[in-house]
Amino acid sequence: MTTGPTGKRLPRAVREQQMLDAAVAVFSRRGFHAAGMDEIAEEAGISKPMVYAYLGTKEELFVACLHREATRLMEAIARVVEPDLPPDEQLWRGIRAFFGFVAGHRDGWGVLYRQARGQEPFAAELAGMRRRMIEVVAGLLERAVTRAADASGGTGAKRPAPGRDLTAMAYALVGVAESLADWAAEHPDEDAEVTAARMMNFVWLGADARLRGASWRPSTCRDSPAA
Amino acid sequence: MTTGPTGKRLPRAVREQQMLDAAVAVFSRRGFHAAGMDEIAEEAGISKPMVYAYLGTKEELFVACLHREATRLMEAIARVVEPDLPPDEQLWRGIRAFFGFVAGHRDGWGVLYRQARGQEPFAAELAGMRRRMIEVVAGLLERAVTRAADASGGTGAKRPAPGRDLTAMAYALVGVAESLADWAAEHPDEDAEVTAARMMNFVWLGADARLRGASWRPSTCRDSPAA
DNA sequence: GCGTAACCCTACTTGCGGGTAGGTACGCTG
DNA sequence: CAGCGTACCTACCCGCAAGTAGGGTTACGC
Repeated sequence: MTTGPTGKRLPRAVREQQMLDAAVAVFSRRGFHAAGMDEIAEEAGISKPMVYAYLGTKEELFVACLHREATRLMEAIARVVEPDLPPDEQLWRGIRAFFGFVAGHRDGWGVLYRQARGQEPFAAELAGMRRRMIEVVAGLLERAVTRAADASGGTGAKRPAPGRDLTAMAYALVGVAESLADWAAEHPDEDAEVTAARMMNFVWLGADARLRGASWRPSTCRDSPAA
Repeated sequence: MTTGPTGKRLPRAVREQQMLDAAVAVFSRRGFHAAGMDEIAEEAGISKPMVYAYLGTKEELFVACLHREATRLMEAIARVVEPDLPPDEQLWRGIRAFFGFVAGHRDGWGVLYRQARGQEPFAAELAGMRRRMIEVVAGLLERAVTRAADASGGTGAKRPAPGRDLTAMAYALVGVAESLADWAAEHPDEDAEVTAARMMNFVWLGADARLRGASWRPSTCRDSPAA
């Protein structure tokens, strides 16, 4: 009775949201497989066939949850990033929005996202979202690199090339965000703002330097003590 | 018949390894839930009750797989990192070993690892491994920071403190590695060595600067256009 | 060569949970 | 107040895969 037994008849749109809320909660604490449709129905204060009538199959339901949460996340970020700001400012805002969202939607994130990777039916869906995210970040990086080039008369040395390098870097950035989201989940006392700052500190110093053409040298020896 | 129908009777230790190989393969391509014990048994060239006799329940079997692969990974890294080397060299070696392992054990990594997160029964097991990994990295960072302090007469400004900051950074590092492992999985043509170099470039420039006390300033405005 | 213990199989049971058939109550429109 | 559509329910089905019973066969020690 989490959503509360409204007792009364509700229009479809409302019930659907309630069901999604319930589903997110249950999937989150049980995992996709262990979650039961009955349990979800009960949590939504409704009975099973309703769920099937409105949201379809268990898989479809999960995808619906995933979709809703992902969209919300994207929007939360998009709402804050204005494309004319300097790259670091954009990144900073994006990151803040991200951790803010994650802090606010513990279960929405926690398991939906974690769950979806690897679980074949959903991997695709999730990968799409992730890809969009990464493309956005990669675009940001690209603008940052051209900007840096303009600023300091272009000695186009071994600055990262637009293609592979930047996408890889975008992956890395997203990876940092995801991992720090986990860290934040384990330390609920930490403020989202602080986590965001931590990430920015770690990430921007390196990214900025790298985008300007700096790099790390493999130092001395080529080691390889057997395989 | 992947492992090949040996036809003959084999000592327990051998069969167990064959079963684990088969299980890793099947779990990897189907996911935990969709994988069937029959299928695993068939892949191992053996029949189901054997699997139960030797490795127990499906869950236990999965944990066994996870455990074996994780141990191998840890060992592959530990084998290469010598604690007396300079921090960046250690990191570099560790990262190389990591991506090398992942490239070699595509399925061992791919799904076992991805699968385990979120799936309640295994989350704990996996979290343990991850934690050990992170502690190692955090330790590395800590030695790096004291080292940096010694080198440049300690103007102990706002260098990251031993506790929270470093652990968070370790999380970030591990996150980068995981995420780039995904990227590498999607681009099989990329050499592990190259991916490792990419990561090092991205990560060390930032980490090094940060460990020396550099930081990023929140720039100008405190934005927040509503929630 | 013979017992015994470890390997290994075919064939079954079982229960859980996704999915559905069919019927009831409520409210809105005329 | 007749009638209709939509929200909603109870009660059931049934397939699938995890897990097991019980029996056969090969190797190895003595």
